[in-house]
Amino acid sequence: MPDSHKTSHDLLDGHDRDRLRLWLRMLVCSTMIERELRAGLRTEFNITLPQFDLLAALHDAPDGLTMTELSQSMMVSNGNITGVVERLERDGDVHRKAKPGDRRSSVIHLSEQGREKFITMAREHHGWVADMLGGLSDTETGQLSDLLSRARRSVKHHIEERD
Amino acid sequence: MPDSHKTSHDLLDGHDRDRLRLWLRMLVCSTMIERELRAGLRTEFNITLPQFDLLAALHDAPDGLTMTELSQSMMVSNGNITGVVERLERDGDVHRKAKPGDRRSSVIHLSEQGREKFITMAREHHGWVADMLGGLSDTETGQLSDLLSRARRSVKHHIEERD
DNA sequence: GACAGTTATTTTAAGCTTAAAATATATTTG
DNA sequence: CAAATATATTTTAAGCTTAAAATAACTGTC
Repeated sequence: MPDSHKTSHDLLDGHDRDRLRLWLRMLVCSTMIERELRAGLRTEFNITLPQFDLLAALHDAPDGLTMTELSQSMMVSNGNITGVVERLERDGDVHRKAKPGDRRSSVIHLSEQGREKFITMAREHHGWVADMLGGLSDTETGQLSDLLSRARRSVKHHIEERD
Repeated sequence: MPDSHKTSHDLLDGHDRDRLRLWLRMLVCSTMIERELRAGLRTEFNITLPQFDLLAALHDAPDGLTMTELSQSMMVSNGNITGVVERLERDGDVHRKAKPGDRRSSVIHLSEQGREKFITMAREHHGWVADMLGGLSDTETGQLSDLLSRARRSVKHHIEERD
């Protein structure tokens, strides 16, 4: 049988194939959830998921965060944050304050409007997540959470070892 | 304690909080894997993940796929596919053929170059996935796969019910 | 205090993504 | 057959994403 009549999974032995299948399932699952959250935030609140995530990071940091701290917390590149903060500032949801003692940095804070908006949105957002995963029992939720934590450790370990 | 001193998780009851934590873990895990795959494909083969995914879809469909079939298979919008196919065609990895009997559609095929390139890349790609998840035992891999499948059903069910 | 190296942020170029509008072609229906 | 409707695709506008280059400001060290 020539390669062209195989599925790309057939290039693997059994164990690898199981792990590839696991990855594909994780991807499908998180893609579905993310798409739904994105759609909900857009239609209900006219906001994007990255903007919501940035507000969440600020909400959990009452003293504000610098651009670099934001980029680390959100696991995205530093150049990325610039644009997202710009749009949130334009909409009046965040403020930039000069950082005393370092003229390179500024500290980003939630505005009062942004804080109120976020609390309303977060309640809905968290509810959507709970509803989507509501078909899992408490036991299954715990097991899945635990296994994902192990998976994260495996991935992290492998990545750090290659450096 | 005012809302501003709470984390947004505190807006939830216990069960909802567990499911939110589950979602955050899934997101972190899939984001880490995806970033690593993206980086590998870029540095080793100078190709993007969406382009790789599109080649994979074509590889598993020897008779080619229309733009609409591609967009469904990849779970992205139809307008999206246009650009990805354009760039792959520019690089000589895919061809478009007129679809007999329907002048609106064209069918996208892998070129010979694209097919060879994909097989090489897929081997590496699948190996990276297996390595990253190699810290999980076979049993854990199976359990996680199974639980993700249940999670997918829960999400899908909830989404379809709201329509 | 000048120079070298480091850190914080923005800019740039390329590509991805979506929803909505626009085109073009097919199909159905009166 | 003509009009209405549906389908396949592309275009558009807005925003996200990255890596790499460019700025700007800080922190040594000589």
